[in-house]
Amino acid sequence: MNLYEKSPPACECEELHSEVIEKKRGEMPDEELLYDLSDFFKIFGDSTRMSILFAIDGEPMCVCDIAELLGMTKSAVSHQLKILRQSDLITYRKSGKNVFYTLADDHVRDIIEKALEHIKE
Amino acid sequence: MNLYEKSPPACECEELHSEVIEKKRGEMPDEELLYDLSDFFKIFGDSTRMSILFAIDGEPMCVCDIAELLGMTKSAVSHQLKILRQSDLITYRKSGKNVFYTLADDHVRDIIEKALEHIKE
DNA sequence: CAAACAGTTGAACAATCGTTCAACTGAAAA
DNA sequence: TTTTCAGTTGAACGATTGTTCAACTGTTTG
Repeated sequence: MNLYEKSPPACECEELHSEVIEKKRGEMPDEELLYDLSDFFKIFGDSTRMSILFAIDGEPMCVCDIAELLGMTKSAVSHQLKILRQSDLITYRKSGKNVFYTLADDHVRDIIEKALEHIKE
Repeated sequence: MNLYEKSPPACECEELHSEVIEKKRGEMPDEELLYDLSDFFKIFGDSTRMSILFAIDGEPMCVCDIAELLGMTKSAVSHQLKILRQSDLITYRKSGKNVFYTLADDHVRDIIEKALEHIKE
């Protein structure tokens, strides 16, 4: 299924600006890229995950400590850590019974910084 | 309600690293900022909204044209445009029966650019 | 080896979210 | 003024998502 190849009737409009539509049609990114992009942002779109990212910034933290800091259960934290792990936003290091998590790289900080710029206006 | 002021028991752990927890507790951002941040990213976390942002980048488009381009109903597009409007990500200009939407500023492009950097790795 | 504990996992539930549908508003054309 | 059409809106529905709960893995300690 392709969103842009004028598939279904969908819009019953009289198509006032078909030149614009055709021009834009050629400029739209691949559908897969749109999914990748929105999936990426979806990770940041939850306040729990956002607080975990802030928590493990700088110094690594184990699951129990994160749970205690945020007032959550280990299970809930672990579920969210899994999502963050699968998105390559965080890394972990096992040490005995503990697992220490921290930010994967500076990308996360950069992106949050950009968002803060927009919010503070 | 404050997430960080060691409110409920929540985590039944033996608190191995309470020094770390106390240190982080002092460094965590306001709860409200976390909500603002995650709410902001939530906007980008939907492929429909993402495709609308790409569509109205550069040249303004009216609702019907966007609907036609993306193969959606006017109603669905309008609902999403409302969300984007309320987040100050887009602006609109009325012209007769049409309403033309476009990106509000360069922040949107900047943030998507940063996300692309991370994805392409 | 057995007990204790950090962490993970899957199912179930409630809440949130996007789309559809139908009714509506308002501007332009007849 | 009446009709037409672009766009908006609220309610309802289905899908997705985050948390809870209970069971589980694996490492350490007794």
